[in-house]
Amino acid sequence: MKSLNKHVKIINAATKVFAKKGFFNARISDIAKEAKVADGTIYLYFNNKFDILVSVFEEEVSNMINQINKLLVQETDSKKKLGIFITKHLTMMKKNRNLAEVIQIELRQSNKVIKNYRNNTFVEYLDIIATIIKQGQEQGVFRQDIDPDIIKRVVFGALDEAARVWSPPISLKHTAEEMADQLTFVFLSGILVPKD
Amino acid sequence: MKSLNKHVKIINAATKVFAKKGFFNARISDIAKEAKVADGTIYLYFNNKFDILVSVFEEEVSNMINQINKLLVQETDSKKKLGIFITKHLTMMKKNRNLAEVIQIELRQSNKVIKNYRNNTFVEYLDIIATIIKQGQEQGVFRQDIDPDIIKRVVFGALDEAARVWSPPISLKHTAEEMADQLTFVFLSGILVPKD
DNA sequence: ATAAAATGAATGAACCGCCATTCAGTCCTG
DNA sequence: CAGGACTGAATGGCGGTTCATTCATTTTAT
Repeated sequence: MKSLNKHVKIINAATKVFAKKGFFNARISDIAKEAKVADGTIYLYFNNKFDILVSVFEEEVSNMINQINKLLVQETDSKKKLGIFITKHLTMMKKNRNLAEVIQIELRQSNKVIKNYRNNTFVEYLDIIATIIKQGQEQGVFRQDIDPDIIKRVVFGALDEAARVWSPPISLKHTAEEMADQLTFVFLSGILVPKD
Repeated sequence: MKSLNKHVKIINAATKVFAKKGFFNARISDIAKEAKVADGTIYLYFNNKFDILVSVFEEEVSNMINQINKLLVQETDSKKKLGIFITKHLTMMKKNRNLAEVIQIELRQSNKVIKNYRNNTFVEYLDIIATIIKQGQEQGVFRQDIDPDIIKRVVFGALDEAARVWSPPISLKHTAEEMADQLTFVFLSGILVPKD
C-alpha cells in the first residue's frame, strides 16, 4: 500500500526545497533526497513537478484556513476578528518561513505555468478577510464606502510583504505580535494623528 | 555601432515576454523574435538571461522613481504626498500591466537565482514611502508610534496586490483613481466608522 | 504449515527533449 | 576593404520523466 506517510514526507521535503531554491531551481532529485526517497517514487505520489507545488500550496493553505477559522468562530466583534486574522497570519508566517516563501512563489507563478489554473483554496483564504469586512459593515462598525473585495487584497498584500522582513537577506528582529498590533492599528485607524 | 535603439527594443520585448510567460518559461528566442533580432544579438547587449531581467527591472523602476519624484517635489503636505504616491503607482501599474507583472516576478525570484543580489533600485523606491512617512512624523501629521520601515512595506505590498485585479484572469473594472482614493483613505484614516 | 506464485511499492540509471549560450560566417558602413 | 554589428545553426549539458528491475509482502495451492 502506498503509505500516506510517504506522501507527507514528500510534501514537507518539497516545501523546504521550494522555499530555499524557488520552484524552477528546485530539482526533483533535491526533493527526493530531502525526503529520503528515490526520484521515481515521487511519481507514484504526484503526476509531475508542478503537481507537487500545487499540492504543497493547497495543503498548507488549507491548514491556515482551518487554524484561523478555529480562532474566528469564537469571536463576534469584527474589529477583533480582523486583529485575530492579522496576528495569526503573521505568527504563522514567522513560525514557518518556508511556507511564507512558497506562498509567494506559487501565488505569482502558477497562473503562468498552467493556463486557467484557479486557486480556489487561496481564494477561500482571501474571502475570510472579505467576510470579516462585510460583517463589520453590516454591524455598522466599518465604513460603507470601502469595497471588501479590494480591501481583502490590500490586507493580504500588506501582510505578505510585511512578512518578508523575516526572510533572508533582510531578517529584521520585529516580533510577530509587534507587527500585528501595528498593522491592525493602521488598518482600523490609519496613520494620521487623531484630531481632537 | 551598437545602437542604443536596439538595447531599448530588447528591453521592451523582454518586458512583454517576461510578463506573459514568467522568467523561467520565457525563451531567449521569444525575446529575440519579439524584438525582431537574432538570438545571438541579445548577447551583444546583455551577459545572460538573468541580466536581462535585472536590466528590465532596474530600468523600469528607475523610470517609476523619476516620474514619482517629479510629482512629489512640488508638494510639501505629507498627506497629499502619500496620496500622490499611491495614485501614481496604481496609475502606472494599470497603464503598464507588463511592468506590474515583471515587478512581481523579479521581486520574488532574484534573490533565489543570484545569491546576495541586493536590489538597490527597488530599495530606493520603497524608501520614497519611508521618507514621506518620516517627514509626516516630523511635521506632526503622522503618528509617532508607527515604524516607517514597516509601513513602507505595508503600503507597497497593499498596492502591489491590489493592482493584481487588473491582471488576467481577474480583470476587474475599477479605475485606478477609484482604487487610489480608497487606499489613500484607508491608510490615512482606517476603515472604522468615525466616532463622532 | 510450507512453498511457490503473484503483487505492487520502491528504486535509480538512462533517456531524450529542451534551450541558454556560442561562434564561424555574413553583412553593413564609413 | 577593414572593423565591428549582426546572424542563426550547432552545441552541450541539464534535469524531468520513464521503466526495467528488485524484493518484501501477501495470496494461493498443496
